Amino acid sequence: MGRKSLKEPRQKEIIKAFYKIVKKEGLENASIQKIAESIQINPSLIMHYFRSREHLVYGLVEFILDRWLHIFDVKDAEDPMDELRAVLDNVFSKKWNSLFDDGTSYSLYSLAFRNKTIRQRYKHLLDTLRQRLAEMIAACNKTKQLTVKDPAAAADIIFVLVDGAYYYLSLVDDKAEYDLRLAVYKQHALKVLN
Amino acid sequence: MGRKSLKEPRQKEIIKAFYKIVKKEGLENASIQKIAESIQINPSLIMHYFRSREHLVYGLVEFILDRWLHIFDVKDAEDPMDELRAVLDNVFSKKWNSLFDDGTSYSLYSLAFRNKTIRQRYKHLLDTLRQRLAEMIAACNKTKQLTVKDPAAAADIIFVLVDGAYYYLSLVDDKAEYDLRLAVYKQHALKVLN
DNA sequence: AAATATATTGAATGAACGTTCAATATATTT
DNA sequence: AAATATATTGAACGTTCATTCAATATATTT
Repeated sequence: MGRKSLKEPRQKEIIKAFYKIVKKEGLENASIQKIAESIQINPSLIMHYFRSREHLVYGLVEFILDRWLHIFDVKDAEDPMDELRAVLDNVFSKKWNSLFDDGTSYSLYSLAFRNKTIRQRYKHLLDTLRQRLAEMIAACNKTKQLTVKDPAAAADIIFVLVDGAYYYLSLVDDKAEYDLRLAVYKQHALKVLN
Repeated sequence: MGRKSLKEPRQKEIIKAFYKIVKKEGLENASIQKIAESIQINPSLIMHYFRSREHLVYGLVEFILDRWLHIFDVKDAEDPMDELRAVLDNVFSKKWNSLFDDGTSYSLYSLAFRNKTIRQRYKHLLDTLRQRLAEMIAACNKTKQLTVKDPAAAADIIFVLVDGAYYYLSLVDDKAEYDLRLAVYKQHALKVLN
């Protein structure tokens, strides 16, 4: 009995508004009041759906971490090598920048060092990413299209390259230089597979 | 005439206190008042030496960025190869963790995406690091101890590996696993030089 | 229509924030 | 000792913050 719960859609709406403000003004300047104002609701409503600002941040972390998994969103192909190539294309491409705001990413990541919950979430995600890539490499081994001795180690190095690549690239303004470097880093990642 | 300026030592003292609080409580929770309290001075004194909190943050950025250059602090050797090895030892070693607090590093880095001054400082530093490493590699080429075709590209990749390595490693709690992975990443960096 | 669970508002709280300004203290020079 | 530049304090400012609580509104069920 009683009114239907709007919890899920409202929470998502609030988190998206939160994210928008974090992108523009930074995590430390994204206040409950600003979020409420931006979607024209009462600040108390945010406290109603998230118990505290801390939990709101948890929501944003979940929202961002879920996006990482989108790099595995590729067409199902019969050839596992095609799928692997598509994933690497996703990782070393502009899709990245459309998925992630760099400032937000590093802000949230920095929280992992003072907050156990966030730390565990991040660790789990990074491990999941590596594991899924390793499985794809192993699948290519099975079809003899690749002969990678240690798929897990290879996947690990590739993600190290990815993380390191974007750390520097996020400061590169020149588009041509950006593309060139990204291509070089991708080449290096591919070399790991041979 | 008049009293001698204490500007430099006082500023450094304040920045160090700032850093200490940032490490423990996070950049967003490190307030002027807390800093002042921790070294038992008046908050106004901090405003006297830094015009605003913004400038205080700039000071911390400089402080942290300067530390990076310490990875090149190695014994002068006649053999350039020895020096290069020593630098790589520094980069892939525990020295890293004594120099940098990960949470602070990523917090400050995230500011680069909303603040042009900080962005330029970071870009300049990362380029300087790469350039200096490239010079060391070139020196080894000259003595025929190395035959790296493109020292700049090699230095770039090595730092990509470093940045990416610590991104993941900073979440690894198990000491043995940490050491093992670090060794693997170092091996990969060395491979770039052959 | 009465009951009820959830949605939403609005006012109020106290705490903490960065910043200001004038006043005082302390060195150093003339 | 007078002059002066810098160091340091202390009080006060208005603003913004997260959070609380009670009150009201709106669906949905019985």
